[in-house]
Amino acid sequence: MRCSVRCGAVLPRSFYARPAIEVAKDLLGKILVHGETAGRIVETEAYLGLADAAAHASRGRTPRTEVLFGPPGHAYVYLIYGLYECLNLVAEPEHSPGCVLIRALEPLAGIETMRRRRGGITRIEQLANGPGKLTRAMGITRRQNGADVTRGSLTVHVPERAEAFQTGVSRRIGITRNPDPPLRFFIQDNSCVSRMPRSLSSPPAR
DNA sequence: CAATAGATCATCT
DNA sequence: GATGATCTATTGC
Repeated sequence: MRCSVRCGAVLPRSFYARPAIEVAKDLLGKILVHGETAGRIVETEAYLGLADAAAHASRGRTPRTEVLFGPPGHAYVYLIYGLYECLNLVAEPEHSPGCVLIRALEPLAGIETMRRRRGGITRIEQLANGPGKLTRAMGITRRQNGADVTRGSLTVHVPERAEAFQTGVSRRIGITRNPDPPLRFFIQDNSCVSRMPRSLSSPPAR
C-alpha cells in the first residue's frame, strides 16, 4: 500500500532540469511521498550554486556537494547543526549545482507515524513546518542522499486535484550573509508554513 | 509574544 | 578548531 494519498504522475526529470528559482516556485502544491508518509509542499527555498554565497555548492565541488553537480531530480540530504537533516532536490542540468530546499509540508498521509517520529507532537501544523522537522516526520535521512526522486521510495507527484493558491515570496530564513535576495517561496496563508514573515503577513484587518 | 541558550557533529579551513 | 540552509525549552517583558 503505497501512496495512500490522492496523487497523480511522478514529476519527470525534465521538471527539475530548469533554473532553481522556477523549480522552487513550481514545487509548491506538489506531493512529497516517502514510504507510507506523504505531504503537500508548502514552502521552498532556491539555492543558486556557484554565484550564491549562501549555497553549499558556492565553494566548489567537495565530497559533500558532489550530488549537487550531478543530474537533476536527485535528493541532496545533509546534516545541519549536528542534529537535523535537510532535504534538497537537485535542479538545473548536470554540472550546474542549483537546488531547492524543501522547508515545510502539509501532512497528508501517515500522520500517526509522523506523530510517533516527532515525539508526540499532536498538532498537524507542527509536524512538518520546518526543514529539520519534515525530514524527521517522514523518516528521511542521509541514507536518501543521492536518491533518484523520479523513481523509488522517495518521490514527488502532481496532486490529483490541484488546489488554487497564491505564492508568497521573502528572503531566505537562517541566512546570515547579507544582502540575501528573495528566494523563499511559500503558499500564502497556509498554516503549515514555517514562519510567515512580518513584512508579508497581513495585519489583522480592523 | 519575543529573545536566547544549548544541544551536537560533519564538513572544511 | 570554527562553523552552520535548525529546533526546543526556557526566560524575560
